[in-house]
Amino acid sequence: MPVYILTDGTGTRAQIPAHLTMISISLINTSTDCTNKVVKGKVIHKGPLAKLSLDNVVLKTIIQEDDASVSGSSHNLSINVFLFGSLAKNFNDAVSQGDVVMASGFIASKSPTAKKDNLHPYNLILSRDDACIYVSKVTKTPKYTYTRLDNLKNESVVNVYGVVVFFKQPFQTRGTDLCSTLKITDQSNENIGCTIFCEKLKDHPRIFQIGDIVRLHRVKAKLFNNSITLVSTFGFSVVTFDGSVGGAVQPRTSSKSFHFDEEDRRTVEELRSWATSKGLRPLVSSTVPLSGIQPNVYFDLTCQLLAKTPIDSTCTLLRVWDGTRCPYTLVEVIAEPGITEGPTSFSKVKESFIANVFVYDNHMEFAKLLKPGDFLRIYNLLATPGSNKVPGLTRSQPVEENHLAFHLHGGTSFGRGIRVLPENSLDVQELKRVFESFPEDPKDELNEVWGTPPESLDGGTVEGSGVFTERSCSHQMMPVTLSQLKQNHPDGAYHVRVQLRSYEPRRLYQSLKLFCSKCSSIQDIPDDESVAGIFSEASQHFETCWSPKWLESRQANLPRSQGFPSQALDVLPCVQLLFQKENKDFIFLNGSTLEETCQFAARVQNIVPVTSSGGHLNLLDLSAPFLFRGRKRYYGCKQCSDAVLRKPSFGREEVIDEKLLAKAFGVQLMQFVLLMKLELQDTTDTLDVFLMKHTELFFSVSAEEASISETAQNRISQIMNILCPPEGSVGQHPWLDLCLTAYRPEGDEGQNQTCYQICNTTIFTQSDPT
DNA sequence: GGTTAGGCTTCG
Repeated sequence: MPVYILTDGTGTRAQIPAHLTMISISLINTSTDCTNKVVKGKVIHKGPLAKLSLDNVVLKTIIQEDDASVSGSSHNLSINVFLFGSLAKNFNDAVSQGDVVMASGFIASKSPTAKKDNLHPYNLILSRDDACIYVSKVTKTPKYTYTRLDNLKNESVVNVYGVVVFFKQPFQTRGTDLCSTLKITDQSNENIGCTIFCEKLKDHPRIFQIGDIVRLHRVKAKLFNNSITLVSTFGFSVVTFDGSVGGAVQPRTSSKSFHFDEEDRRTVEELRSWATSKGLRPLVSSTVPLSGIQPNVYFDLTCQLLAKTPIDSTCTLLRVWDGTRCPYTLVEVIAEPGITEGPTSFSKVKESFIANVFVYDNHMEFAKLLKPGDFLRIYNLLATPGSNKVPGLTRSQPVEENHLAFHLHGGTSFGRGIRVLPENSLDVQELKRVFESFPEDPKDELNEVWGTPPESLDGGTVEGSGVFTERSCSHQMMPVTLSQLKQNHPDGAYHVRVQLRSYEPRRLYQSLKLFCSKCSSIQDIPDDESVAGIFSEASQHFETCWSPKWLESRQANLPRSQGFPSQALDVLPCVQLLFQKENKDFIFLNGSTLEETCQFAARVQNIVPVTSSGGHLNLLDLSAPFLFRGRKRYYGCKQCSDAVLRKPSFGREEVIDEKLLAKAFGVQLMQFVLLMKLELQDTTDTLDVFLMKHTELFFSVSAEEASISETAQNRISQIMNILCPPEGSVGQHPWLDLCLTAYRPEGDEGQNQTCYQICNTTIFTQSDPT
């Protein structure tokens, strides 16, 4: 008494034994010869397994014949079926409501409940040994097939997948519907325009950016202007997916039931990686925060609507913010209380973050549907100076010609339009996070100060905070947000607009390092204590020794500290220099302490400390400076130097300096560098970056100067104090325009880690001459 | 099972 599962899922009789003949349920009665007969019906009810005795169970089910499958009588198509014993158990396990079953080996018996249940007057009893059930498992939705975009035949209705390379948000047509225009592509590299007509917005594709992936069902291929286009047709539906590789495959659709299986997931993921490898997804989205906008450059804005005011018959004002402040002065607008949705005034601080967006013509219809609090993406927005060109209610301002207003002009060119973003989108969550941490107290004096808009508009970056930056790179790029940067991080240059959150080391001397340009090693500058140790070790071994002919030995009898014999110091000028009367410029010093060397250094321009061992003069260990020039000390790289005391040769006109001497003694000179790690933030994310190659440009201070000059050190400390004051919240830190370079550190194969450096950027303070 | 639009910047 088995239950067979049929594999083709269609419920045809191809898989049941040939000796069985199909009989319509409507023809069942007690006089029917049920031998070798089979009935077919859909399970419309499946009762529980009920115990009859210790070793027998019964299960009642109702099956209904599809009247289209049988010609003739159309009544009594639903019949009670009673299954016994193991057949009942197997049926219970294997069959679900909705499955189509075929039954054989039954007998018919009069139904005592026919009047009550209004079903077939007979029941089917399956208790015999030859009783058998064949099950066609229900396939819930039909399987869709998808046509590649290079395989579209004119006038055919197809289903397709594609990567969006162009899109317009739905706009009202002259007809009854809204229209979405998009262009999609797939691995065939065909670009296919799609036109989608639907009356309701919710039925349109939910595309937010280039690179999103759409699945269109029931679109018709039509030839237009010699190109195949796709147009929505009866029963059209669409599902949209984000296009980022590795992200969750989350279908965006309004339909409550739609087919989506493992194969769909795979298709989406394949399109994602294909599109990414083809560079179809823009590395940097066209979305720009208010802090990064540039006048007269079109951009997309992700923001929250705060208030809405009708201006005139062609224009509506949307007051929006995204938690960043636009560096340019914006037009002021008085919102009339009576006609405004949302607040008509905000704290002075918040006001300084608000952009006034004028929305014209066809977009007003959409604006009508918006509510304060909505999160929006406004596509193809333009900021233009000149408040005299702003319609309606602008307040007179002293320098209003330069003040920016945002315009969403009429028309739908370049995808111009507005879209409400769903609450669960990442962009909205980021905005919410920023708004939550936003200082709300309007009496916060500091905020008032930072809220003061800058007065200048001349191209560069300006802030009211006492510092501003200038980029010296030649890149013409829109700034990106840190989250965009982190999502797409190929090597290269980027512009960002950020605040400094923290930095290390906090003490300047810890950021001063020695760098070997040959082996790229970076090391700390030895502290005075360890250098003094090397000198005192060397001076204790002092012996007057044979010196080469090119040196003249002159014993110096200085009063010595620390109980050293007073004669134990050898000043060794070069003979050549003695004759040139330039002996003050360069001496070797044998047996001196660090302290004495520094005293000499105040009077002699170049001092190379030496030590004597085995009757020979040698350079000191390279852990100590190999040269003193005034207050500056120069070090050699231990790894890359092959240091030997040799006779240096001086050209007559040659200046004796660290480079010449390093070369003469085979010392690989180390450079002073300033190395800092800065934690940046904007409204979207934080990012650790290094200040390394261009630190000197950044501070306008040389690292070598910083190693000795208090003025240079103070400048760096002052700048860091302005960028990241020890007191106050990070939100009050000044905004900086920076050029960053992203790169993979050498020797980091396989780690796939990206590092960032600040490059081509200089900080100016208000006291700097400009 | 029908019309609309059929990318390629407003002009305020």
